[in-house]
Amino acid sequence: MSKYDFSSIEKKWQKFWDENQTFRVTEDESFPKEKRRYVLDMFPYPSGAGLHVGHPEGYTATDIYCRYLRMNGFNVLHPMGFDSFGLPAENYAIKTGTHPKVTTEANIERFRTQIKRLGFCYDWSREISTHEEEYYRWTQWLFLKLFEKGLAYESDMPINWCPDCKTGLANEEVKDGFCERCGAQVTRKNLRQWVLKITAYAEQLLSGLENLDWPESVKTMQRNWIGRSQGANVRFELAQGGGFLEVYTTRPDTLFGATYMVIAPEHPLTDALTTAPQKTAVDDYRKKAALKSDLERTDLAKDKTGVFTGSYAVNPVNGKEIPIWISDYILISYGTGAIMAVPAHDQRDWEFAKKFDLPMIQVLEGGDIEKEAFTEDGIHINSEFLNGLDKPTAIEKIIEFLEKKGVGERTVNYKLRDWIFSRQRYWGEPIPLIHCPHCGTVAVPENQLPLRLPQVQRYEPTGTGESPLAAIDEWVNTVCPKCGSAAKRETNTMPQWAGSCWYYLRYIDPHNSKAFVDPKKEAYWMPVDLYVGGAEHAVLHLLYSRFWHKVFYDLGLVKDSEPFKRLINQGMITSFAYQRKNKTLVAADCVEEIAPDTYIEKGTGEKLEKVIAKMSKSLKNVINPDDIIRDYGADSMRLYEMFMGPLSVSKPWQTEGLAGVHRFLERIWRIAEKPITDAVPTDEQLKILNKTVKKVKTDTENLDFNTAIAQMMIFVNAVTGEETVPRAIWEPFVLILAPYAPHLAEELWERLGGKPSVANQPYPSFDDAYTVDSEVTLVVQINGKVRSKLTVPRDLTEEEMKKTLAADSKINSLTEGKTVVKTVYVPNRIVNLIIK
RNA sequence: GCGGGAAUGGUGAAAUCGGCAGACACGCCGGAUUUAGGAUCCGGUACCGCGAGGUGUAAGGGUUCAAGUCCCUUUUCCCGCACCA
Repeated sequence: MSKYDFSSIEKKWQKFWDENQTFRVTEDESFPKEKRRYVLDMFPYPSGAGLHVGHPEGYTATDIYCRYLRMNGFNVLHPMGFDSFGLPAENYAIKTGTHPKVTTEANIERFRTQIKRLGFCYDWSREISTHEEEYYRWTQWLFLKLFEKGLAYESDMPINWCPDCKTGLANEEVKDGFCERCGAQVTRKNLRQWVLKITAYAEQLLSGLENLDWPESVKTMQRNWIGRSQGANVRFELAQGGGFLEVYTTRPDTLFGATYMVIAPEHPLTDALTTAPQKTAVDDYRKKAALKSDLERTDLAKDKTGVFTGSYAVNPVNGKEIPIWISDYILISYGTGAIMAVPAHDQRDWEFAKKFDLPMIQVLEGGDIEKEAFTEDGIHINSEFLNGLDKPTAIEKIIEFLEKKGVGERTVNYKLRDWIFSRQRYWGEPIPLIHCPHCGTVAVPENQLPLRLPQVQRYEPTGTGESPLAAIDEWVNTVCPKCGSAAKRETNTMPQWAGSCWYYLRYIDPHNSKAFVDPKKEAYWMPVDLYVGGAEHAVLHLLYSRFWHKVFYDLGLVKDSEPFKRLINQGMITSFAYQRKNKTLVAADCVEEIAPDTYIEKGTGEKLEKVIAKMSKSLKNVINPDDIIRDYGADSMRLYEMFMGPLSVSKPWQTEGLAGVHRFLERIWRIAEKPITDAVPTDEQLKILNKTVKKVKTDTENLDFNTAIAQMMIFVNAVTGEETVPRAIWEPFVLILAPYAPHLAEELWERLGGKPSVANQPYPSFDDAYTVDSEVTLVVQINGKVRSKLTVPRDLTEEEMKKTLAADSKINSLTEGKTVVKTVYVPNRIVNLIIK
């Protein structure tokens, strides 16, 4: 009896798939459109740490699904590649002087090896990496399409600046005021930037979400991020004359309650509005505001601050003059950077008014404005022609009034900001633009793409807001493609997200040197039918790539307005950690288990609580996939990650649980060692087989892999005691196992005399004659409590059921002397007798 | 504060429509086999109770013949956003 030698089995079949290009896919037109699928994984950033156990979770899920689809006659595009531009490689280069390309390509090599060890059915002939010239050539080309369409513009603006990464960041890359990547506190810095006009697509990005089969949470996050709001712009005439101060408000109906105005410290009218006696105070305030970090400025707990400009504006509805203040609770980046303050009905204005003793006018009935602002709906008062109206009606009426008077109009605002697209770093796509003193900004001609990243001596960011590329004179100095005069290259690079904005299109036609994708092939595969990846990209990659795709759509480059039809976020794989009383965590190697489930900290002896925590190097609870594959095999690893629980929830890793699925595979191996006979299977065997095929098929289709595996275990437990196994039940089982444990299944298929690959075999069918039992358990309840369980023929009529019950001594003894007042009968499930 | 999601044994979890709560595993207990077991096979394992039986899906209330599932209130946890006028 041979041992389940997973290690050599897995090597053997991985070699076979590679050499035979088993998973090579072409645009075979004989597959009708409904038999084509594009199943995509989020490609990894090839970090120096190697593959994490979180990667294989999503990859295994899509792999099982793709193998299943292939066996069911689908043509499936399932590619893999690498998102290979990015900061870690560059930071490593700064430390060691090794070129990022060298590090990155070594990491890619390692990632590819690790991924291949898991036996995924990727078509490796389509592999791409975003840092390769043949790839970023088209990233640059697509950027130029945006540029030509007027969607890329240069702007000198205060942006998020990470002092550690020494580069500007997009709003989406700032988390709670800290750099998403390195954790340093983000400051503001005025910098010349390339910005993409994502706001031009705000409405489309919002409405496009409607028809996407995406998790509600991701859609909601994108909706909130886009942040559409409806209101009105209102212009207040300056009392001093010479112009207007325009504000945005969602509550124009409260205009009669406006008792002062506030502008952001960065507002362009600040100087014009500041009167001589107020100048020192205003300048002081502005200086202080500029020094504050975003975190300090947006700290909700802090007191409102502000300063009076000395100027007044005229309320257009009643001619009253109201003072104009400056405060940093007004953001220059939203609306018009100025507001009308209605302290009676807005909590922030209320706090400001209380602090500076400004008047309040209540214009809605309700609440107690002495205690807090009343922000709900109500009947308008003190509002002349709005009196007696509710909020929606009053809003309509006041907008009509403002528009007629020409001092305001209905306005829609978005929180979404344009996308700051340049990075002052080396390891990214050079922005293919040239600054000419005569012609302005000129695109690098298409035939000069790719604009290659030049070699540099130092990767160190300058920190002055210039990229390391700026130091290479021979690269920077060039000639204008239009007029031929001396000109300078743009030295900023693109952000990490650029390459991932369109990689799913390149997989379709990865070696095309004439176009970024052949439109025929694009039409064949797109859109992506299923996209699986982590939730962390909800407002980053997933928003950016939708934006680019919509631009491509408008340019006629692609045929769909959305790239990803269905999205699933895999849950995070967590681990356990040990927690002290004060909620701090202890690294795993400092913990001792003194009794089952009782843990103490070595040294201090403090009792610790076992809790679920993210895997982290510092907690020493990181699981390395290589170790797992070495000790248990890739099939065990795959199966365990799918068996842990539903794909989309986060689950803690337990190596003992993995031993369980490994035992399951060993049991399969031992069954295969028994004589496989041509005997006719028993009815019982046919029943369990057909039920298993049915359950595994539907569960796999629905991506419910955990319950599919449970069903396969039930099958194996049922046949494991047999001396011999009929081929007629074993062969179909091997086939349904194949998507889950492909290496073992190939081996068993070969032993059955099948021709490899098992991946090309048709999926087994099932016969409902065997999946439906002729006898069922009928639960008998009396007054809602289970009192008996009877085995009865299927689809028993109510008459027959009553006869059966009448013959049952237990039921009789319980109902004796009582009246059955009601009988609820659900055939094949339950009967409930209500007795008195 | 706003928005999204969740809460089921010692653990991971399962439970089409409202119809036997805890499938399948892990762990634990017992048995068989074995020189041995961290191997294998068989059995047990929600809780209370010797038992009949009772209780039980975060807490409380409701609808229903029947609720983990539907409705209301509350609590806790995770995630996202947050002075967005």
